[in-house]
Amino acid sequence: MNVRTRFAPSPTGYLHLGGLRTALYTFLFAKQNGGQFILRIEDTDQEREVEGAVELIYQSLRQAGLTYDEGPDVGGDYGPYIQTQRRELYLPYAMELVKSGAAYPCFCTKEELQARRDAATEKGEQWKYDKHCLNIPKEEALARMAKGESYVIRQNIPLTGVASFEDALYGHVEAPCDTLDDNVLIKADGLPTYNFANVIDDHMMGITHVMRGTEYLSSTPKYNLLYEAFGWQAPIYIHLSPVMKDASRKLSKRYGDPSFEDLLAQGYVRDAVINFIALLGWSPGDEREFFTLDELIQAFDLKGLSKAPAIFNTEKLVWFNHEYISRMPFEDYLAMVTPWLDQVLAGKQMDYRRLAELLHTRTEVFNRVPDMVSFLAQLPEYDNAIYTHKKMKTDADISLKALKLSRPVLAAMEDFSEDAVKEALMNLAVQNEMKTGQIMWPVRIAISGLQSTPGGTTEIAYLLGKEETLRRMDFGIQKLERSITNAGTSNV
RNA sequence: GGCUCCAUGGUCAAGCGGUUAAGACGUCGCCCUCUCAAGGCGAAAUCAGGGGUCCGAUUCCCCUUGGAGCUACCA
Repeated sequence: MNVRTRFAPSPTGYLHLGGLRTALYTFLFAKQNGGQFILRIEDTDQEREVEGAVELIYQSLRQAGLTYDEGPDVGGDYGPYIQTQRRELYLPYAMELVKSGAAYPCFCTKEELQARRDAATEKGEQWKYDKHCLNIPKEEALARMAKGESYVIRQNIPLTGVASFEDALYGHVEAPCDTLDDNVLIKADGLPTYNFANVIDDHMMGITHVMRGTEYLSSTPKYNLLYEAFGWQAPIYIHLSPVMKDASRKLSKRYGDPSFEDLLAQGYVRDAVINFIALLGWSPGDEREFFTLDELIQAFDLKGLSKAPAIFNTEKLVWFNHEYISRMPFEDYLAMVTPWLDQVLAGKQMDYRRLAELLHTRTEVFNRVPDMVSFLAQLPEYDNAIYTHKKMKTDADISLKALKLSRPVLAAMEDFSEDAVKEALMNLAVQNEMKTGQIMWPVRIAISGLQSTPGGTTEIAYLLGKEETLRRMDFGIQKLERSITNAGTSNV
């Protein structure tokens, strides 16, 4: 069988992570089977359409590496791939159903329906379309349509029996017909609803496997009724559980949950996001967890799909991102980190290459880089308390001593390289019978103002350069002297 | 409310009648170390509850509970 799958988003905004995952799985399945992956735009709800959203979808899929074989902007033999451009295709099919009795025109206005719905709700009853217009003789109905009266076409769901389908993941799913509503197939504006368009288009486009979210699970039995009415073979269905933000909330645009684009902008790398997303709701069955897109195509298997919703866990994404960043070639890293360094270091004289070396394995997400290096641009305000460190065996007095000893040594150096600085400070410790840390820690605090920094004392000293290093040490010495003096007087 | 679906640690999850119930993230120790990170070693932590079926249930069935989806001229 030539497998054909499709990703069919509505252009209502950016592509969110759940949508991206659906697209990914759909793509993987098609590619694994040597089939086609198709993009179709479902824009039949004109009111919800967001301008520019279609382009955003193209862009996201491209950035994600999910290239589609057919679609609005790449063409194909089954076009058009935008539903509004197919609008005239649907009515004839609907009329075919009207003819056979599987559907019927309805002239009830929205207001009338609302009134009846409200009345039912008031009585505490559940409302479902009452088949009011099914009673209109077909000739009369056709005549009213021809006259130009506004109408919709509804699916005629049987009053009894059950509708069902087989899902590749969920198995047999069925629903009693009497709980199903006579859905609108063709709206008053002539456009089809999703309920109808998905069936017509999937059939016309030769889609063999439909992968989509579980929000369609309970309405798919109805779609199968349509396939049966047409005498068409229904595709194989694979419904996908949703991606959740937490236990009870789906990831959604509405609450500002990040889109794929947002994540990239924040400094997550593409492959890490894809890798992470792939494993959210799918397991390869073995212990591998790093996959390229090609490896995913090989490894993907419907059997590994999870039926339960998966919670989007940022910590794991961060971990993946860190791993991907650490593993990327240094030159690539340097190129990627440079704009983030520029945010706080632009204009400074700074060895970006050396700084990037220090940052490379410490970068979890690029947007955290500016905060990590801003101390190089400007010495942060700090409390003398951080000079005291139990493991380093330092306190204010020792720190002051260390700074005073180090200052002239560093000042006298011509070669201010890391190695030279390191050797000088280590020797100083030995000569004064101090622990290495008793020199290193105070100096690093003085020149960084931070308890933890990317790189140690010598790297920071080198990056700052001799002049700035000495200036910060002088400041540190004064700061320490002041507080020690104050402490002394107040104790007397 | 009705209908549909789901349920293994905090999170992602393996498991598919007999296991010491994998692994990963995270958390917590220890080691390494001029800080942090990385790295090494180790630890705590899961079968929602109750009934069945069976020699034997995490695994099969039912109920309860919890969660999600649908219930639009939205998708």
